[in-house]
This record gives sequence, C-alpha cells and structure tokens, in this order.
Amino acid sequence: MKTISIGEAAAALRIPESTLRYYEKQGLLPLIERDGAGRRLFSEHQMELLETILRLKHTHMPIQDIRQYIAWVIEGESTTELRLEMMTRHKQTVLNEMAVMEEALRGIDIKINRYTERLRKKTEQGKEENL
Amino acid sequence: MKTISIGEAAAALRIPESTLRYYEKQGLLPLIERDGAGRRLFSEHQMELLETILRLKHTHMPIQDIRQYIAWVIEGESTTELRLEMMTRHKQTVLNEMAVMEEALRGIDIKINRYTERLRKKTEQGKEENL
DNA sequence: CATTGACTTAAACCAGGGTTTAAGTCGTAT
DNA sequence: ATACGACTTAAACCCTGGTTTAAGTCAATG
Repeated sequence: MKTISIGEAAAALRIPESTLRYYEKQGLLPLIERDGAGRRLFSEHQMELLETILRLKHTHMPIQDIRQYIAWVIEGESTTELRLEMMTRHKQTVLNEMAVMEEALRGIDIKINRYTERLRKKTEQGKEENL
Repeated sequence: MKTISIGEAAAALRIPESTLRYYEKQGLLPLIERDGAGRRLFSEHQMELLETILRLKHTHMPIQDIRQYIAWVIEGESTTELRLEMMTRHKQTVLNEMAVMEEALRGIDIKINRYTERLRKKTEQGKEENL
C-alpha cells in the first residue's frame, strides 16, 4: 500500500502538520500506521477519510461529533444507520446555518445599497457644483 | 425617547444579557445611555444597531472588525466610503464561505445517498429471505 | 562522520467569544 | 421595613480549536 508522510499529507490538504497531529490526538485519525522510526504513514484510504473530516469541519461540525462519526466508520457497516442519521441531521443543521447567513446577507446588502446610493448622490452634488 | 432595559433587549434579541454586557465592554455599543441608577437604557436606535451587529456576527465577522464598523457609524457620513468598502469585502468573504459549505455539503450528500442505498439493499435482502 | 531536514513527543501557550461568580445597589410590592 | 427581582461591576473562569516550543530521533548527503 502506497503511503505518504505527514508533510506530504499536510501539503496535499493545505493544512499545517500540527493540525494533523492534533486531529490524531483528538481521535479523528485512529488508524494511522507508523514506519519503523515512528513516523506516521498516510494511506490513500486515510486521505479519503481526512477529506471527509475536512468536509465536516468546513460545515462546522464539532470535533466531538466527528470523533463519533469516525468511530462508527471504523466499527463497520453495522453502524450505517447511525451514520446516516447523523449525516442527515448534520445536513439540516448546515442548511439552517446557511439560511441564517443568507438572511443576514440580505440585511448587509441593504446597507451596501444605501451606502452606494449615498455616495452616488454626493458625486451628483459635486457635478452640480461644477455647472 | 422610549427605551428598554437590558433584560428586555436581551429577550427581544434572544441572546443572554451577559452577551450584551460583553459587547458593550468590547466597544460594540458605545452610545448606551444609563438611567439615574446606572442601568443601561436601550433605545430603538440602539436596537437597530444591535440587529446590524447580530447580522455581522451571523456572518462570522470578528468582533474587532465589528468594532471598527461601529466606530465608523458613530463617526458619521464622512465614513460612508470606508463602510461601503468593508461591507463589500465582507459580503465577498461570506459568499466564499458559503461556497465552501455548499461544496462540502455535496460530499456529505454523497455519503447520505450511499448509506441510504446500503440500508435499502439490506432491507431488500431481508425481503428475499422471507420468500 | 557530521550535518541537515523531516520527523517525533509532551506540554505550554494562544485567541476568540463568551459565561459565571461574588458582592453590592435599587425600586417596588407586601 | 423587608424581601424580591432586576439590575450593576470586576474578575475569574471556560470551551473550542488549534499553534508553538523544547528536546530529541533518524535517514540521507557531503
């Protein structure tokens, strides 16, 4: 099985090595192998799992929940239903969060329009003064 | 001018009073009045400003930046251009963040579909066994 | 064979964003 | 008058999610 070092994994994922070590300590990477010298070896499978972890992070899932999810993945297919339930719930949480953001963004857009308009008027006024 | 207490303001905004005190200490509410006994009085104007602050928080703007924004609001119309620039930048940041979330959500959806399919197959298998 | 670069660990440190606590002051209802 | 609820403060505390530091190991290179 082809494996890569922590430095290569970090570069591939564009995150610091320290974060990968931290994630392992937090139980998010429970099946990382080591070489004879104790160095971590990231397999293709690990990298895929890490991409999933990053997706969950990008959608603001707490580390505690990600740890539970990973534990279920490792436990095997008997946990499919639990994982499905968790992901479905999480999806809804994310959709809610995005709805909140969109709503806030509408208010921000109103401000942008107001400021834009205000500046436009000031510019117009400047023109008039030059008539 | 009609004003409300911190308790009423907190209830209206559905956030703890402690958060409002914290925001004031952080310089987000620089023009809160007090009554004779030193109690905060929230005016309608304050509440509107607070709603703006909450919109910025909902879109993950750091307190430091919100403080700057509020300072510009108080400074007056001479800062319109700065505010416009800040809000425009912020909007783009939020859109980027939402795009990251959406992309991650697509990966999560794939998992949901896989798990759903896996469970469906198990159910089918169960049916066959009952033939 | 010494140096360099990539790696290891445990532990300390940090930032952001609040929340909680302790001790005290009012206004009002009984 | 006293007790209650809503308020005040400063300071301490907390959690999350990392990052940094110090001291050391190992493999390959000059």
